[in-house]
Amino acid sequence: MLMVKRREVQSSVKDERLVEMRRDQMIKGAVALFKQKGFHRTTTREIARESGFSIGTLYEYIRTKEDVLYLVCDRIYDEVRGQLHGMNLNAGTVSNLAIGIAHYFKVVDEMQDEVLVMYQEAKSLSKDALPYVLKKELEMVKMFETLVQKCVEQGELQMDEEQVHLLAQNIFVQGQMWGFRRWALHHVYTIDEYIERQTKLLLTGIEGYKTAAYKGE
Amino acid sequence: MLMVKRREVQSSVKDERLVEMRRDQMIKGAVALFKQKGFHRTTTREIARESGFSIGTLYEYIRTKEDVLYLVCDRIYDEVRGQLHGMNLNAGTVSNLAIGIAHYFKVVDEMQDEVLVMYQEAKSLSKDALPYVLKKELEMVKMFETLVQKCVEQGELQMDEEQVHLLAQNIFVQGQMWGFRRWALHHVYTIDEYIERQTKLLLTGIEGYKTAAYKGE
Amino acid sequence: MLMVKRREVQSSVKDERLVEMRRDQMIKGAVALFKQKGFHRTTTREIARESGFSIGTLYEYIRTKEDVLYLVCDRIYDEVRGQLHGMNLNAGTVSNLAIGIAHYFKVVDEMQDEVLVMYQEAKSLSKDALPYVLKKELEMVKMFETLVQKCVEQGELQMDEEQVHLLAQNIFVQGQMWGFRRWALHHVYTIDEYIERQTKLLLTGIEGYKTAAYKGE
Amino acid sequence: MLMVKRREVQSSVKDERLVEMRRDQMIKGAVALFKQKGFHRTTTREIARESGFSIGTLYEYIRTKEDVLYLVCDRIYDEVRGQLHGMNLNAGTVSNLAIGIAHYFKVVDEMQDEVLVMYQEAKSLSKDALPYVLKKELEMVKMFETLVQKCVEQGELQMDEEQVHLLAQNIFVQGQMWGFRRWALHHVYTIDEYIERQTKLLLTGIEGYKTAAYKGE
DNA sequence: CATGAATGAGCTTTCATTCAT
DNA sequence: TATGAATGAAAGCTCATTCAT
Repeated sequence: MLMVKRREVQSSVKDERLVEMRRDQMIKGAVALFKQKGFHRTTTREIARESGFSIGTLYEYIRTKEDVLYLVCDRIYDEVRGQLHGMNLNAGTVSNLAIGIAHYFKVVDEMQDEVLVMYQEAKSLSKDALPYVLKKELEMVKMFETLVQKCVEQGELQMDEEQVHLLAQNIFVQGQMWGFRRWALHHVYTIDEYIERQTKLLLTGIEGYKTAAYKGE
Repeated sequence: MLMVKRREVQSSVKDERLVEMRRDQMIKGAVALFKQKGFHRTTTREIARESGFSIGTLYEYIRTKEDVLYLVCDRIYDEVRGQLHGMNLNAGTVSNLAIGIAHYFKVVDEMQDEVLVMYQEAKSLSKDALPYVLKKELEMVKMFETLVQKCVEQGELQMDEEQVHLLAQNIFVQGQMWGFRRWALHHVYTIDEYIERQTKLLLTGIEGYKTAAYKGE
Repeated sequence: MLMVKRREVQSSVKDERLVEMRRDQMIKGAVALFKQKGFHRTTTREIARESGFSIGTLYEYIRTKEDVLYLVCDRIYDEVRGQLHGMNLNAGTVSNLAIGIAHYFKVVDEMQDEVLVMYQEAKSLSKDALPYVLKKELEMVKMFETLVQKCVEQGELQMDEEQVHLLAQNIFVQGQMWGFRRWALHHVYTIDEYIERQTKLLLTGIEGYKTAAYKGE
Repeated sequence: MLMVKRREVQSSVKDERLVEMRRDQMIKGAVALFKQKGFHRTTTREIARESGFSIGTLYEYIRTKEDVLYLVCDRIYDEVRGQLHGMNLNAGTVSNLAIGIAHYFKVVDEMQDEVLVMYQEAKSLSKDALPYVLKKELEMVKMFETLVQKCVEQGELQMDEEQVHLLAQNIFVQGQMWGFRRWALHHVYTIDEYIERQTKLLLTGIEGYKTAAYKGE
């Protein structure tokens, strides 16, 4: 699995254990707030209070407010990726692919808030920090590409490389969609229904449609 | 076609012609700025300057900074919808659906900046203004639902209602995707390639995949 | 007379008259405060209040706190120089030189607070602004050099160039000394006594001392 | 020689040896920093780091940041005075006075940085600590007064008491001047030239000038 | 004695909004 | 209608100082 170098966020506290712990608190607090009011409407004081320490302490563990956003995005990616770790990328069967998709959608469902925050706020990262986050996203999309590619290699699917790439993008975005379009989806489907229907659409397209018709057009 | 009631933005200027004109300038200026720096990082002074009038004048035509965002989002939806107007929603053939999708994707491509702005900033609207914008979005999704539904009614496709709904969502989001994931897509596909490949995936799913296999699983 | 280019301090207010007026207030207020507590211990809010306007208004006329210090130093130099304008630099007589010195010392006495502030705080200017202030100081020293040089040219005094330079420095610093060493001088001399005695020392050295004695040593 | 009572700086450490040692480190570190950025722009953390111990330890040896400044000023005076110790204050000859002046100027030259720091930052001392430092300064000026006075008593010079006082002030300030007006002097004179020329001016005034002329005016 | 994490008062600066002209 | 000077609440961030370990 690709390893993405992490952008270091400076802390004036030396004890690594403590830094880890405080940042956990901070990220948790920040996610809760960003979810409600977004990054820009959340103040550093609020983040400190929600995290359970003072504004001074907050700034012992970061250098700028944007660092909090970066830490949040970074963490969320890591957790999503961690959750996806169990996926068997090598089987190369379609049913394995379906399982992978289902697993990913479930993860998104469980981490709805985090995914929403990351989705909506990541673009507020500076030109400096954004690439690190995008790289991680790319890496996740790559996991789906691999999953699909294996199926192609096993002869279970026939697609060219670019089609594989696009399919992976679609899977990834449709997972996120469950998080960022709740208002349009959650009152229509349960997560299981969503998984079932999206998988079907992804794999089979529109039932009853004759490929030839479109091709001939 | 559904008509969504527009949320009125108060202006202390009475001359409607003038209001229209000033708001045109304002929206144009604001889009240019939001595109670069986002809503929160753009100041009202900058919007006024970019629009070609003074800060005092800006506030003759709006009441709060958020009004500008609302006007921008509102306008973009109207324009996208306007552009989509030519689509024949009644034909009920798959090739007509494909044409509709292609048309929509083209519109998104041409209005990339606007779509990006709306996509990224709409969530900054207050709980007060958001519903108006979401309603417009819903309305657009509905257009695709109608398009698909006609095909079902004509017997060209077989799908239940919820599948139609989800497909419409997918079409809509995948269009926007071209705008908000430029960094991942634009260097891989031209808009025409994107249209061709997405349409294929949407309509036929993964080629060579035997429906039965998945169903049986 | 040399003209030193002034470093521009940006203001977002366009009306030059107003800028002039507000900066007058600001400089007056700032001098009063800097005199009491120094530049670093004075807050921008205090400067605003003392100047008679709000903190927001203060920042309409400057960009950073340091700008205030620069404006203060700049203004003081200009005023001292303005006051010195009357000095006849061309006469070339010793009595004219003595009058010049007396005049300068009087000016320092009248502008004691300002001179003190400038003397103590100028070094807090950034590397960016300092040269402008030093250039003005150099210019003032030059005035004394000219004054002395004329005497040399008229044959009233015999000194080489470097001696002239040093004498001018001494005159300048001893003038300031009256401002920045008040605690040591003001309870011993009146300004008139100070002028008389310093002039005597400057011009005649130590009375009764036989030059030969030192030279021979 | 006058003894000035030293203002005690509280330390919670009892071991006097240790206190002495730590304060030596502290003063050395602080001078280095104050020289670069001034007292106000230097943080206590920086002082601690530069001194080679932690912020906690720093505060074991002082009570407030200002204590550091006081210790620095105090130390510099002591060192300058220590260096001046060799001067024979009793000879009462003009050449001895000249030697004293030269010696003092040399000391200033060697301790440029310290003198500069003290000169620029002493005024930042609180109303509480300032008198102690000023008293030390007075004491140094007194040394020059004594030196001159002896010459008067020996009949080598004729001056009244106030003239003696002023001459001592001038000597003292002109020494410091070499430290605090480097930018104006150091590229024109070497320290030896400066000593020679200043001594000449101090002792003989302006050569070729007829006392009568000024007196008559 | 030494450490350094924690604190929060207080700083400089910004910017949406108002209102007299 | 148009202007732009004035406002001040509120933001991000710093840093002298304390105190538990």
